[in-house]
Amino acid sequence: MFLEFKAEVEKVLKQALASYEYKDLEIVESEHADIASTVAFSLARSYKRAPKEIAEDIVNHLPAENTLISHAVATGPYINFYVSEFFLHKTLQQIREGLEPVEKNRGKIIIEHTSANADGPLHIGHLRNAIIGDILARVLKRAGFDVETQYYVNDLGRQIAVAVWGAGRMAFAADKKADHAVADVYIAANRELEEHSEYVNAVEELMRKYEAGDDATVRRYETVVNTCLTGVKETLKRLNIKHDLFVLEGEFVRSGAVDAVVNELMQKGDVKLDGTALLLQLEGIEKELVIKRSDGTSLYTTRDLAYHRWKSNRCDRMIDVFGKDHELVSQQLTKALALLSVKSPEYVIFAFVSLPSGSLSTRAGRYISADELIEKIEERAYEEVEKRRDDLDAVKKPEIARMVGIGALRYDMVKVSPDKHIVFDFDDALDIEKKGAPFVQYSHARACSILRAAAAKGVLTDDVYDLALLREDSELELIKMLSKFDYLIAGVASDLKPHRIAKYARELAEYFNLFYRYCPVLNADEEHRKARLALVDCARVVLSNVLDVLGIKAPEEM
RNA sequence: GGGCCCGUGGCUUAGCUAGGAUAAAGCACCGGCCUUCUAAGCCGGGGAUCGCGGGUUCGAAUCCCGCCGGGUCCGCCA
Repeated sequence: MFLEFKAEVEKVLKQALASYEYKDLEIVESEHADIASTVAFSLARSYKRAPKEIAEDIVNHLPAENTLISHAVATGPYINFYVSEFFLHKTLQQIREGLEPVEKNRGKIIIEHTSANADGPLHIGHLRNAIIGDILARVLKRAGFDVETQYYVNDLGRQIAVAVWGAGRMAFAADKKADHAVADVYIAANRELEEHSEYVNAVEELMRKYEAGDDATVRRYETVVNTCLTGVKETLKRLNIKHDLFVLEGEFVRSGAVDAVVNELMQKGDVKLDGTALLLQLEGIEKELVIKRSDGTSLYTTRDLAYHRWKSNRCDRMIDVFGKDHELVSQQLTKALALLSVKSPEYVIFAFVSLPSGSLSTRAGRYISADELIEKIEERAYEEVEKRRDDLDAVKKPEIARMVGIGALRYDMVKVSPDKHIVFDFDDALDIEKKGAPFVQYSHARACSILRAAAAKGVLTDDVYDLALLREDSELELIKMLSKFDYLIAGVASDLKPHRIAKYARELAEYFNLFYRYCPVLNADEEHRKARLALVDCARVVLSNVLDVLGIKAPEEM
């Protein structure tokens, strides 16, 4: 609803500024008003008048009657706008009718995220990728896009060849989760290769045979990749993350799509021969990009070109969630795709997660697996539930612990800007009390609790109510906060900054808690009770929606 | 060496793209609030030369230049 308020402010401000020349309306969010404009400052310069005077003049030229705006005031040089009663009313009404996207059918977006190598379990670094990607997918869906999520499976890299080679020498441990069993073999194989360089040839032969499509080799690869992915999918499921499609790199080599890309680049790009290898010179990038190895096999970047060309034909926009290490690659990708007349993907690049002891590495066995973290955080959450809610039964306790644990984990990973490097601290990650997610979940549970008690008393929440009775600051502020949900979704859908959702969720919960503290609902007189119950219901709906966007479950009690 | 990113109370961060009103939160610390809808909550308090130095501007955490500290990339790896 806030989007519509802002649109109206823009409209009337433009009218009031008809006699002025201005570049921008300079509409800003402000703590002194529901929305404000600072345009008087810049007009002051060109018109050589005091900003205060100009602000007053503009306010005098605003239309007297508006729908969503109650009034506007010039406070010194600032022009402050305030929402109307009708705005508050419409906000609650819209929420009760269901939070539908303002715009629909905005086109198809394919978002690629996670895409961890199939050589072991997901670790905490992959988690950041997966959670950012998953939340963006949820935001874009709500913003009215048709979204498909893809996991790009690297089955052609040297890493996988090493794992396949290792699997030929030792079996996967049967008593371990599949992806962990693959990691054990992969780590052991790496160690062996370091000690015995004569085995390296065997690995390279596997790579050549796989690309050539040798049946027996393909089957060996498939076993390793599928084994690992089975485990990875289990982990993702626990985190409430689902991919619509798993796409194997190898398919693009065997279908001839990679060769087609190489041939086309030879015609359209600045390609030169270095021995038998092919190098592509890209504009603005000093280093040439190798598009074909001397031995004729393909490289990651070339396969990625074929993958993106394929994707581009299936959607209107492509979004790739990448770690910071892929930044140069993404620039090369964009430039090479331009040569092929393929639209560029949009990149969401996040800085790394490292351990206090240094960077993460599956090969060196230096990582914390997502499974281990999930396990421990759910245990911690369970202890917390036991401590606080001993009255709950044996089914509910672990259920709530799972919601709280996973919620805390997801919230933690998304709350900081993707630009920020994270040094992972296990103790800190497990400190449930400090987390943002339980705070938001708790507010939701409180709202549900009031509604349950009301239902038990036979008070219906869809009773007709008089909005004019909601006059307390905490009530008005809460409604305004609720109105900003659509504004937030629209904003994040365009700037792709998912941490803003986490911030909003926390603030919304805070406003609800204040309302809860200052405005008794069930013990209020009948008319106030009806109006406040409607507000509680709206708060519950938005809290549950914002949690859903974060991929966090909203418990009805905790 | 070059490119990109980060540097905000003791700790973790928001704000920076489009410069504006006393720099905003959480954690930690100190002090209050459970006979009223869940205290995973609420209220109050102390604590910041926004890395450093210049510049632009009526106005800079925000824009520009330089420096310092951290991260990351610069593979016929992925």
